[in-house]
Order: sequence, then C-alpha cells, then structure tokens
Amino acid sequence: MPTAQQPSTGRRRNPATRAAILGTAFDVVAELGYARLTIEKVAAQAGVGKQTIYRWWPNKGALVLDAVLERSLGAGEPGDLPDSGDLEDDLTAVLVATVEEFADPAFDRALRGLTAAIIEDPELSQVYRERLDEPMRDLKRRRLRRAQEAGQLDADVDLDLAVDLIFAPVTRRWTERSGDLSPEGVRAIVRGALRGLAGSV
Amino acid sequence: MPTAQQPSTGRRRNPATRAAILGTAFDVVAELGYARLTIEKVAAQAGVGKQTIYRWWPNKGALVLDAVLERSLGAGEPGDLPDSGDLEDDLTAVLVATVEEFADPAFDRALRGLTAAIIEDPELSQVYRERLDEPMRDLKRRRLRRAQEAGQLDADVDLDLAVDLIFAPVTRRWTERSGDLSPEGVRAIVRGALRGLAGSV
Amino acid sequence: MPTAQQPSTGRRRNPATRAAILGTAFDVVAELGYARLTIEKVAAQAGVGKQTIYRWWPNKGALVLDAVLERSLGAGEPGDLPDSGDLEDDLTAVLVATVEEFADPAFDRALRGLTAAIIEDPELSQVYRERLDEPMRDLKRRRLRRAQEAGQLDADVDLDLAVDLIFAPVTRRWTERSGDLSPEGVRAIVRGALRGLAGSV
Amino acid sequence: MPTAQQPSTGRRRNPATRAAILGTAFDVVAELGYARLTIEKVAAQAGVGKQTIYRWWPNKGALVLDAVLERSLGAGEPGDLPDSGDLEDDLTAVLVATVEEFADPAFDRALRGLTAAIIEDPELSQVYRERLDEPMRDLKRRRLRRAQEAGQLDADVDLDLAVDLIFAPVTRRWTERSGDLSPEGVRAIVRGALRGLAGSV
DNA sequence: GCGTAACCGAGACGGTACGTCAAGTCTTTGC
DNA sequence: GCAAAGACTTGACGTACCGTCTCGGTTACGC
Repeated sequence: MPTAQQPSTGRRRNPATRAAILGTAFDVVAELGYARLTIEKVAAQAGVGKQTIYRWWPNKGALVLDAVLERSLGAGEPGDLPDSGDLEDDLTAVLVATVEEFADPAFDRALRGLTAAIIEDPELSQVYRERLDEPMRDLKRRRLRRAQEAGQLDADVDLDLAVDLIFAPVTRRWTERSGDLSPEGVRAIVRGALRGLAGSV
Repeated sequence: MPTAQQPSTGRRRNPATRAAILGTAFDVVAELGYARLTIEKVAAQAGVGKQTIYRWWPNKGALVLDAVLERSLGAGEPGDLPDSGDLEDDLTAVLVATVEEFADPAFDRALRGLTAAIIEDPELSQVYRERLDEPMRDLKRRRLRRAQEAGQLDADVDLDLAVDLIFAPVTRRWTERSGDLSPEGVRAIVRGALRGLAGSV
Repeated sequence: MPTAQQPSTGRRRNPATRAAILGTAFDVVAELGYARLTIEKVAAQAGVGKQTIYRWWPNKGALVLDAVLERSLGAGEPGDLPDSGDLEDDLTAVLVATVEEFADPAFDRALRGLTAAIIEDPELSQVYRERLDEPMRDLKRRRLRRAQEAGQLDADVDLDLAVDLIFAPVTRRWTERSGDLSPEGVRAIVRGALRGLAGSV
Repeated sequence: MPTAQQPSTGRRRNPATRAAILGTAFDVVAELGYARLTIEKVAAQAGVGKQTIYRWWPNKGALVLDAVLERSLGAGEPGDLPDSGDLEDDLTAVLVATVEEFADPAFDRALRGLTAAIIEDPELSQVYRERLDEPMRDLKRRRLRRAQEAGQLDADVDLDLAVDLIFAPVTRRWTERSGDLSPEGVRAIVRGALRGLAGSV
C-alpha cells in the first residue's frame, strides 16, 4: 500500500515498476476476469518478480482495487457533477455516462471482478468505500444539496437515501444483467425516483 | 441437472447423495465464502467422490446456486406477498424480512458467495434469473399490480421500474455493507420510492 | 477362468461376449501397451459392461494373458518343431519365425505388455508358465531330445539348459531393443550355442 | 537431469532434495513394485512437493531408473570383472554375485519394476542402455577380450554374442522365475556356453 | 410354461492418482 | 537493499479409472 513510510536507507521503490504492475493487473482482470487473474500472470506479463508484487499488495483484491482506482482516477480528481439547473437532465446524464463505461468490455470485466471481490471481502469493501465510493457519493450529495437549495428536492429528504434511490437501480440492472439500461430506461429511473410511484396520492 | 431425461438403463441417481452434496455445499459456502469453497472440500465433507459432483454440476457456481435454491425454496413454492391493503406497510414488511435473513451469518455468506459468482459468470446469472430472480420479481409485480388496481400506485408506472426502485437500494446497502438497514431505514426507502424525492413539485 | 464348473441353473456364459472382450483387449494392448490399457476402455470398445469383465478376469494381467493366448494359439495346438535332420537349420528357422512375429507392431506391443505384467506379478507369471511357456519348452525339449538321439547333441546335456542357451539371447535382444536380430545374427546365436565359445579347447 | 547448464541467476537446485526423492523412490519401488509406485506417494514420503518431482523427472520410469542407478552406482564406478586366469570360474563368480543381488527382496522388486518399465517404454530403454547396460557390457567385453588374448576363447567369436550367450540365460530365469539359479546351475550355464552343446561334433 | 438364477449392458458411486497450475515463501545473484 | 529469477511446499484443479454396486432386461434350464 502506498501509505508505507519512506525507509531511511536503501534503494527506493521504483514508481515505474508500480505503474507497470497496476497497468498489467488492470489489463489481465479486464481480459480474464477476477477469478482467473493470477499474481503469477501479472508478474510475468509485467516483467516483474512475484515477490515484488507480494511486497506491496497483500492479495489479489487489494491489487485489483488499486489497479481500477489508478485507471479510474488516473487523470486526477473528478470534478463536480454537472449542474445545468435541470436536476433530471443532470442525473440522467451522469447515469448514462456510467452505463456507457459499462459498455466497454474491458472496464465491464474489470469492474465486475472488483465488485465480486468486494462482496465477499469486508476489508476490501472498506477500502473501496473510503477510496472510491465515498468520494463519489460526496459529489452526488453535493449536487442533490444544491437541488434542495433550489427547491427541486424535498428539503427534509435524507441525501443518502436519495443517492441510493437514484443510483442503486442502475447498478442492480448492471450486476444482474437484466433490465433496461438504455438512456430512456435510465431517465425513467430518475423520473420515478424524483416524482415517486404513487403519483398524486 | 434435474431436467435430464431418464436413461433407458443403468443405475439410477441417488437422491440422498444429491441432498448431501447440496446441504454440504451450503454449509461450506456459509462458513468459508465462495472464493474459499472447494469442490474437494464439499466432496470430502459430504462423504462423496469428487466425480459425483463433477458429474452433475459443471462448476462451483452452479453447485452453489443449486445449494442456495434448495435451501431457500426447500419448503416449496413461496406464497404471494402480503396484502393488508396498506402498500407501504406490506413492502416494508417484505424488506425487513429480507434484511433479517441477511442477519443470519450463514445465509449472509452463502448469498454473498452466490452473488459474487453471478456477477462474473453470465451463464450462471442467466440461470439465477430464471430460477430465483424472475419468480420473485413476479410475486412483487403481482402485488404492485393489485396496488395499481386499488389506486395506490400510478396506473401507467412500469412495474419493473417500480420493483427496482423499491428493492435495489436495500440490496446495494447489503452488498456494499454501508447504509441504514434498520426497519426505519427500510421504511424510509419504501416511502421515498412511493412518494418521490421531489415532493409536491 | 474357463475351469469354473458349470452351475446347475441360470443363463450360461455367452461365448460371443468372451470373444469380443478378448479380441478388444488384444487390440487395445497392441495399440496402447499394457500400462495404458484400461478395463474401462476395453469394456466400452467391446460394447460390454465393466462388470462382465470383472466377473471373469481378476485383473488386467489375466485378461491380457488370455487375450494373447487366444490370439497365439487361436488356430489350435501348435505342432512339433521342424525336424529336417539339420539341427542348426531347424532352430534358426524357429527363431527367425519368432523374430518375424516381433516385427508385427501389434504383436510386439501386446507381447511387451504381457511380459511387463509377468515380470512384476508372480501369480501371473505362474499361469503364463503353465499355459504358454511350459508347452512351448516341451516342444523345444522334444526336438532337442531327438537331436541327442541322432548324436547331434551331447547325450548328457541338460535340456532346460540347452533351451535357455539357445533361446534366451534372442529374447534379451528383443526386450532391451539392442543387438542383432537379423537372420544371420540369429543363426550366429544358434551356432555359438551348439559349438561353444571356447573353440577346440 | 544433471546435464542442465547452470542458469545465471535464481535459486539453485537443492541436492538434499534430489537425494531424498531418489532414496524414497527406491524404497517405494522396492516395497510396492513399479505398478503400484505413485509419484504422490514418493512426494509425501520424501517430504517434498509433487511439483518438485515433476520439475526434474518427466515420468515414473525416469524417476525409477535414476533411483536404481543412484543406488547401484552409488559407491562410484564399478571396477573391472575379476581376472584370475580361469575364465569359467570368473564368469561364474560374477553371475553368482548377480543372483545374490536378486535374492535381496528390495533389489529384486526394484529391478523388476525398472525392467517392466523398460520393456514398454522405448525412450526409457535407451537411457537405460546408455547409462547402465552399455557400461556393464563394456566390462564384460573387456574380460572376454583378455580371454581371447589368453587363448581361452575363439579369436573370431563376436563378443556381443558371447556376452548374450553367457548372461541372457540367467536373466531369463530370473524374470520368468523358473529355472535353476543355484551356483551349480549358473556354472552349468557358463560351461555350456563355453564348451557348446554339440560336444565333440 | 413358469419361476428362478445367472448373464449382460449401462452407469452411478466412493475413491485414488494423475499431471498441471498457482499460491505464497525462500534463496541466490546482480545491479 | 531492491529486484529478477526460480526452487520449494502446499494444495486445489478437473480428468481418468478403479472396483463395487445397483438397475432393468434377457436367456435358459428344471420343476
């Protein structure tokens, strides 16, 4: 893990090696999925000794999480969610962009692998939450708070509930490979979450 | 798979063996999770030859799916969802019951294992949908249709969308181990889905 | 084994089945050798249940021995060795015929398989001696005895010793795949055995 | 195999491991015979991973051959055959010593196993010839050549033929477990080979 | 001519071993 | 002292056969 304190002496960690390992790990999980990814394959393909991987990552899960993080956040901190004034449009745009990412087979498989690992491994899921999920939720909550201030959202609605109502249905359709993930289907989810199912009752 | 037509001759499949394998598979996945479940371990613990497992199930995923199905639907076909006339109460009750199942560590781990397998394996996910997910969705859609007939739900709302809006948030909180899964939290999800986030807009 | 006494009642053994099994066993050992011959393969290839083989033969070795016997002695009891009056010629002819049998790849492999089994299995080697080796040695001893009577062989030489001196070198060259097995080489063995190595000493 | 050139880097092969494997392999083949020797058993009994065996030996045969070689030639290169001046005595002594080795049940079973393997496997038989059989034949030929020089053996007799005539009968009696292997029986073979069967003809 | 005993094809079953793959650790060498 | 190469133990993989055991069906006596 990158939190390791700098040692006082000796050769320093080679950043190029780290990058090669993470890049290869992403490629492998994208090609073979998580279950069939092996440390050995990553090491060989990255031109690196197995020990070099074991020195820095405790297991497959941590490695893949880092690999996906590196690739996702690679370009730097993600900016805020769009704010055109029209909440439904903005949320739909974000979700459509997410669905489009899923359409890339490499990203799809990598993310499925990571998600599968997270479901079973509590420690990994905590790291995932802290480093990927919470930052993203924060952006979402910020956008929704502005919507509340603009009177487009109930002032007393719990923002975590709101995020789940809006985003969880898409995730569910993706993980289980069933349900409408077209732009129209996604917009219907947003509209449903905002207006409610019970109509003018 | 049980759909295989009876061969004209030869020794017949032993149902006790099948039951022992599925029971043991459930126990093992409940104890160790999916990743550390091993066909070898199941065979040994069930007092069964490995080949007997490989003869009838193509891989870990299929085995675990059958094991969970057997345990879940063991008692027979699940009846309809409750219908007290109050939709919010009924849906909350169903979700609270689901959450309570998750609270059983054995069931929790078994279901996590199955879910992880499904995310990565398209074939398995199809079988899962056909044999577990779709039947359950059907019950949910039936209850919601009655609510439409009673005027408690918009007549033109898509029922699959409705099911996702109501049930996906709970699933998300469970898989990622974050978010409020208390009865109150669950009721808030139902209420949010029914009334919408945007209030009287 | 065929010596089993006939039971008083019940269906009798099907000779066609026996023949099919032995024929297939020979083919398989001729193609794959003894080590890779499998009861299962023989059963499948002969269109026969495994149990039918196990009912009549206790193990691979017995089966292969019977198969080779059936094929070797198939046409009936082998007649006497040739007796033209010239001992060297006659013995050379017999050995050349033997070498020619070895040249048939199927027979070669089958016999190698049987021989390998015999070397390791004392029981099998006893059956082999009684049913194949001793009858053949008897023919050889008979020919040599006539040679003694004709004054072509020392009267006081032990006939078993004589048989071994004449025939063992060829067998050795075959099993170890080294040494001259041409007609000339074989004749040299016979001549050497008859005249001795020490010349006129 | 020892011919592998040393790589420039990496952990070196552990000679103690090699010795443990070969020693155990010999013990196992001596106890159970070749057919029932199992790589798995050797690995377990030698306290070694299976992979370590498969890394260095391609199959059972090669392993057993090496094991027998190691045990036979363990003490170093075998010296020349005895040369007392009396050829019959010397050859008889060598053969009697061989027969005495066969009397050790462990060596007997180990050698039977190896021999069985060699009969069926051409590649193995070649290695056997090069590393065990040819060196021994060479010693024998050398002794016989000295006998020729001393006028005790025909000058024009082929030495390979001579070796086969003298030694093959003993081997045959051993492999087929029939025939006289007593010191007298062995001396009779030597005498027969030297003097010939046809007497003063 | 019917029962019953043995034969037969088929194939499930509990097992053992196969030969391969990968995990994670350790050792050696080179930079 | 990091990194590579690679030997090592461990253990699971999925396959192939083992030898035993039903199962349903079929002869073929012998009462």
